[in-house]
Formats: sequence, structure tokens, C-alpha cells
Amino acid sequence: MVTTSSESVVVGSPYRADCPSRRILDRIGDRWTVLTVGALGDGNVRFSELRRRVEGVSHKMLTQTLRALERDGLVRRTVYPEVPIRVEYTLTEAGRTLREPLRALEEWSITHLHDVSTSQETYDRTRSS
Amino acid sequence: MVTTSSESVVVGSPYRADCPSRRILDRIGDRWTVLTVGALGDGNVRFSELRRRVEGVSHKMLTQTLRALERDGLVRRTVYPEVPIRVEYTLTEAGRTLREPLRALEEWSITHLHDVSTSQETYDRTRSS
DNA sequence: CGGGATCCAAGCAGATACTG
DNA sequence: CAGTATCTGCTTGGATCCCG
Repeated sequence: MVTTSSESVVVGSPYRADCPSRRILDRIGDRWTVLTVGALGDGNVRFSELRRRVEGVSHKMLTQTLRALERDGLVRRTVYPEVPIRVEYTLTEAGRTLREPLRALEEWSITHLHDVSTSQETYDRTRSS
Repeated sequence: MVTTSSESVVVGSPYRADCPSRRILDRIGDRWTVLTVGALGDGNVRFSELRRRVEGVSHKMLTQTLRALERDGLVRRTVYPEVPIRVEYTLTEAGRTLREPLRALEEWSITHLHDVSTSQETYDRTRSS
């Protein structure tokens, strides 16, 4: 449990349960969030197009993810009342700044893909059988 | 950095469901993984100490996270057969390289903490009641 | 002390159906 | 086309007990 002392909480310690930056980490660390932000790129992207780009995402999950991102102020939603209706999503300024750290993570993944796989295989072989 | 061919990214397209880098992203993007890697820092850290540092993590989750990290080759586990037993965890070389991108994410969170909260409040106010 | 195994509740995510 | 709502299965994760 959190000891509620009168001591003021230091901002930069996400290991504390009460640190709000943890909530942010949870949000942006979400699987579909990472992929959606990446898929948005620079331009305005329609919902259906986004759905095609982020392979495997369900209708529901994409909607939820976009709502959350919009609520966080990272994505702007524009509705064109045409028939049929057209809705486009685009990253806000804040949203764009998020792309850097995410891309860094992505690059790390790609760089260490092979090593990690190898390590996993070794680990599994020395454990099973 | 992955060499891209012409316009579209070849290897680095985690939006495809079959791309293995997605699995990595899922793993390292995990809530406890991020916090655990951060909590490990530079030194050798005991299980119980780790549990204390990563506030809120359950016994089970910490174990699972550490197992996964060990399997990925990002964490080394050392057992000292004393009484009582002592087990220390430390980041491997590969594990240390992961800290940079994760720290970038963490910093982003801290930097944008206020903006995101404000945006959320505004969003909620204009929707409910 | 570290950690595996089990049980069970709660939250998450997919499928489906319906609206503007 | 974009989005909401509901229903439901399934995964997740916490609590607990036991073992080395």
C-alpha cells in the first residue's frame, strides 16, 4: 500500500503506484495505440483506411483506441457530413512528438529481433524435454 | 536502421499481422516490463528488492515478467544457494540497450503529463452532463 | 527467500446487430 | 461509412498454498 506521507511526490518516479505518469505509460504502451499512431503517419487517414493499415485490429478496438487518443489530445477527429459519411484522423502536434520515442522502440525491436528469437529458442530448448 | 527499398518500408512494417517485430513490441510494451527494466538500473537487484521498487506489482506478475525477460535474453538471473536463498537479477548488454528507448518514452510521459490531463478533462466535460 | 501451481474474479476483446 | 451497444468467451492477474 501507498504510505500517504506529507512528503510531496516527486514527478519522475514511475515506479511509485501513485505516479500519474504510469497511467500515461499504460495508455501509450498499449498494443493498438502504438500501431495506430504509427499508421496515422503525417496525413489525414480515414477510419476504413486505418483499419486496413493496422492489420488485425477489430472495428471495436480501433474505435476505442482512437477515442482514447482523441481524449488525450493526441489525435484530431474531423467529420465530413457527406453521404456516405467520411471521418478523418490526424495526429495533433502533441501526437507527432510521440512518434519519436515510439519509433525508437520500433527500431529497437527490429534491431534485436534476431537476438531475442535466438535467445528464446535456446531458453526453451534447455528447459523443455 | 533498416534499409528501405523505394517508398514503402520492407522489414519494418509492424502493421502487418505476421510481422514478428509486433510480438516484440507487445512484450516490451508491457506495463510491468517497462517498469522492471527501469527498476533494474545498473546493478544486481534481488527479487524482494525489485518487488519493493516496482510498487504495485504482484509476486506472480514480477516472476512472469522476469522469466519473460530472461527468456528474451534481456535479463540475467543469478542464484546464490545460501540459506535463505538469494537471487539477483541484472540487465544483459542487450537489456541495457533497451533502456534508452524506454527512457525516451518515460520522459515523453512526464513532459506531456499536464497537457494530456488537461485534454482529458476538457474532453470529458464537453461530453458528459 | 524465491517461485511454481491452482483457483477464481474481473476486465478485455471479438462477433453481431442496429443507427445516422 | 462510421460508430454504438450488447452479449459472451477468454485471457489476465490477484490471492493463496505449498515446496526447495
